[in-house]
Amino acid sequence: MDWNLPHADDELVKRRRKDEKTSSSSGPNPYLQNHEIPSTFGFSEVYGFEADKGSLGFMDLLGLHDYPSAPTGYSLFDILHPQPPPPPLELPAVPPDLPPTPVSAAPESSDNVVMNHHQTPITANSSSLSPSSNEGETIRTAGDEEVEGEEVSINQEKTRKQLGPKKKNQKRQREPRFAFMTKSQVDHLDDGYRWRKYGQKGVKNSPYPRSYYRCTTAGCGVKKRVERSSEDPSIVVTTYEGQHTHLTPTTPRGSFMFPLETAAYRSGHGSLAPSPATTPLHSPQSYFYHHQQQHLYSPPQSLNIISSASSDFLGPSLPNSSFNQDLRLRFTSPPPPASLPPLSTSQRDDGLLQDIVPSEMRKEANA
DNA sequence: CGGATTTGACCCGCGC
DNA sequence: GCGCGGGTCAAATCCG
Repeated sequence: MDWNLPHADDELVKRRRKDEKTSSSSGPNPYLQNHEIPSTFGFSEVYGFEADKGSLGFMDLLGLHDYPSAPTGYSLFDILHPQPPPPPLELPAVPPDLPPTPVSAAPESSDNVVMNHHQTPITANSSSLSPSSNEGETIRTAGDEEVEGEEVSINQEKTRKQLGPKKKNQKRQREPRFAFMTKSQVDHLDDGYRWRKYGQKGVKNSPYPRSYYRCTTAGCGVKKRVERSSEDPSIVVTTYEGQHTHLTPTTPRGSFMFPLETAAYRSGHGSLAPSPATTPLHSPQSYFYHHQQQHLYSPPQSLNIISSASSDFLGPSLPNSSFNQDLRLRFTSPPPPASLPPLSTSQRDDGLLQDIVPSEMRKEANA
């Protein structure tokens, strides 16, 4: 690797970086305005929920924290992807601690998009959900090739660059992805897991960069990308890729464990392992329409959810459940912050957003 | 001092 | 084949 350091400019660099950081926390940097977020002004308020003072996690905001913390908790993912029981030990990538408002259809059948129509920024460090998970060995399948590839490069002291192309003929397979939009000033939403940022790239046609994070837990290859909508900077698009193979490192206050099956995030591969104790109990299907086309879920007005999941991503509808009902209950009360019109595919190129979020939706979300 | 972040370079897939 | 853009790597740097 040719890393030519600007020796003479080190100081300048440092200064520059410091300045950037400084400004990011208080400056007008449109991309980094995640600080100073009124934790009290949150989703809860907006949607009429009783907010827990301080930082609230997604689940907290959902007002579901009093759900039984079953041995096997469930993440939003579970909710979104209720499916037939998969093999144990597969954890769903956990969504951020914000109410999801599903969105558009993802280009890749395995991509799910959820739009969080929520105005509130929550504290960046708000601990939130406790995803469901079961510790143990991970059973990976089909969609895990990418992870393998990474491990390969890691194990081999040399980088790919040095070694040359890997798996030439093997088209690199991506893990199923799940994306959702969140209206928040916080860029990196705390979902209870620990992430390490490993890259940042500018996004074509967008003034905002896209950040790449990887779960810091050893053996967990879950990644997530975070970027802001170029049209509406207040909207953060988070895309999860892969499944956690562990429990959340943090056991946030009010952590919420969905009594749902952990099948979540079982993507179209249907290969993702399910969690043990995961008996499909509830299904918020009514909140998440799935299909190949975009679906607009209008109902819980305060929480417009649109899922773009492919039919095989989301499992078949499961029997209604108290959970489901509860959700509905909680989400329907307050008036819709913004009603979302039927979605239609956008042709605009907005980087990742383009892939997962219809421009109209983005616009609306901004309303 | 160790973990997290930054950031330019490199790899790779895809469209033309 | 080439260029572009997304994604990843890893040394340097920051920070608690």
